Amino acid sequence: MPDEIPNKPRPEPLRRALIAWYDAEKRALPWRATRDPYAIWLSEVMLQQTRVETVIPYYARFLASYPTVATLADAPLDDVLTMWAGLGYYRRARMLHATAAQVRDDHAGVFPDTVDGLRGLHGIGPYTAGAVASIAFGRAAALVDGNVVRVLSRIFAVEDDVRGGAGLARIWKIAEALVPEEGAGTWNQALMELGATVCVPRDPRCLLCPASALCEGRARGIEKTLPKLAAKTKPLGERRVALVAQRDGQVLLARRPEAGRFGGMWEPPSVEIPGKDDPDPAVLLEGLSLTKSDVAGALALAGEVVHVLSHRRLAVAVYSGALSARAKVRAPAGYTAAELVPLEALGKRALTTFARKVLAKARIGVAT
DNA sequence: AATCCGGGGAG
DNA sequence: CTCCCAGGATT
Repeated sequence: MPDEIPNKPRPEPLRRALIAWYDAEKRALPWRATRDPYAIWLSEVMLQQTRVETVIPYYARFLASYPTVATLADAPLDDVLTMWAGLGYYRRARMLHATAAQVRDDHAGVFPDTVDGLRGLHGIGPYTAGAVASIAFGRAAALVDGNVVRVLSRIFAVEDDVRGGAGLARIWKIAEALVPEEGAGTWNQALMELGATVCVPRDPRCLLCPASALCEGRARGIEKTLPKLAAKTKPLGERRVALVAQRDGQVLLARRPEAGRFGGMWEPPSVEIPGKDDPDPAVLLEGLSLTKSDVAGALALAGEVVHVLSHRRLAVAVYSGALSARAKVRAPAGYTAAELVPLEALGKRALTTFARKVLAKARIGVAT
């Protein structure tokens, strides 16, 4: 039976090589200029499944508006979602807000400083707990993200499927065996930095890698075949019809339930089209619990929007029209609220990128 | 263990 | 077009 943890390379030379490289080559990222646990936690949540370049402007705006965990906890959720709009995975923003209140109410406003303590907070899983514990608090905690999976599977020539299960557990074991007692935060960031800038997914830049001489994957000539990742399932098609209804320079927006896709975000309301039916304005109104008298005149087909999510490919026929003067503004079926929003105020609303695409199809731009 | 949950950049 | 990104929650 093979060892669970490969014995090559040895930890000490690898740590020395990577940390020396990191000290010399690391990027100057905003969250590397602070040791405030709140700021580091915020950056780590924003960085979940999200690229560094995407996060940077959001991080700056967010910290400017909510400089402390207390200011975030006291803010209305809708404002937090507005600040998050466009970043995706909106549950992160809801949990961020909930955790801020949790820190205020259950932890006297002070972040837990251990992995176990951090794991008790909303939206903090194995990765984020290890990141905050090591980077903000100097704890000797390991972490595994997509970068670490790639770097360690190559350096230790791990040929298992590391998407999950035993293969991923093996990467965690290696990461835990490598974490130094002192400087764990620096070590973890060095590992991730290498994956982000040198040990990249396609065509790794081994000639620039401080660990190339120690890399077992490269020694075996299999570095480009790693990591081995089971294929993901393709997004399922979903057909919808959306309504962009205007009245007096305002547009009807509805708020989605907080659970599920786009939770808590605002959008022109839409309904799913079952089966292979054609997009139909009558089905649209009925699905939203509206009547013909809610609309002045006929609805016009403005076009189709295609928007791809992790597990769904949305194809939406967009109808535009005028909301009648006597139509009452109330939450359509499937939504929790509705409002008529002035067109010039759309930039200050919690709109998903999908919602912006639907509005754009009806020739409504969102000034930012 | 499988699914759900955004959006965008790179090749 | 495909892949994947400083993942976590839910079932």
